Amino acid sequence: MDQRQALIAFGALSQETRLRIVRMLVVAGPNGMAAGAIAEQAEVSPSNVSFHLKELERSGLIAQQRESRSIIYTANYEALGGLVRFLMEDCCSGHPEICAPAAKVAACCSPKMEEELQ
Amino acid sequence: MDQRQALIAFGALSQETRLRIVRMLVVAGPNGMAAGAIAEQAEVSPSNVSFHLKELERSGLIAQQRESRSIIYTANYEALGGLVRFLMEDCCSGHPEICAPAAKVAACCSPKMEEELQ
DNA sequence: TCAATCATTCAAGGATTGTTGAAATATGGA
DNA sequence: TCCATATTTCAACAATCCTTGAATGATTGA
Repeated sequence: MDQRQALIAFGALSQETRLRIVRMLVVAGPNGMAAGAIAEQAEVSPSNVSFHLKELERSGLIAQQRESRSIIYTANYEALGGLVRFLMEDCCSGHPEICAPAAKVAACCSPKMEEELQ
Repeated sequence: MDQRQALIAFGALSQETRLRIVRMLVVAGPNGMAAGAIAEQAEVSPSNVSFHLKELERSGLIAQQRESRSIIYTANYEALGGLVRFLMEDCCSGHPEICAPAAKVAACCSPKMEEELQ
């Protein structure tokens, strides 16, 4: 994730509807959700959800693929991880203490790490 | 860091000048930088830097304090860490694999953790 | 008090972003 | 082919954000 992409991704996440969509897609997992289902759950109009999905796709945080009549959107885990990493590297490079609290959260992904931080 | 603050913080970081300022302040450390010095290093006008500093302060990512004629700005490490955490918790809750790459970066803050991840 | 310095505020204008509803496109089944 | 479904695109308008330069406010030293 380079700075240009990070700027776009931060902008993408700075809008309430879009943040909600990303959260929904992360929870939905690899199967993703159809545009219509996203619109319904997010309680916005089809054309409005389309507008926001386009912006999210531009940011790289989500991806789309057609499946019959529906268009299925999925969270891009790699991009999301890349954004976390971008933010942490900025911070850690200057002052590691910023990352310390975040490290605790990261620990959930690595059982051995979790012991380490007790 | 609640969602409302996160939205504002993402918006704050989605602008090139502001992202540059945050990076400068993180590197500057606890001593911070005066508004004039920030303007000079970021190559923007005083009134423009003031506009962006205000937005960053509203987001909670930086703080100010007057020192004689200067106003000194410093990065708010806690808020930055909180934002990283917000992003990670969103991700991890759904799918831990997102955090795995970020965990590697987090490791820099904990030598023991670093071994663990070789 | 006066002038100099450092910074913010304000108003105006341009640029970008978000919302809406109508029209267009793509797909699959009758 | 014709229709229904799923979604996007478009144009218009509103709202927000960014930039600029001039005016204002705060602090210090002469």
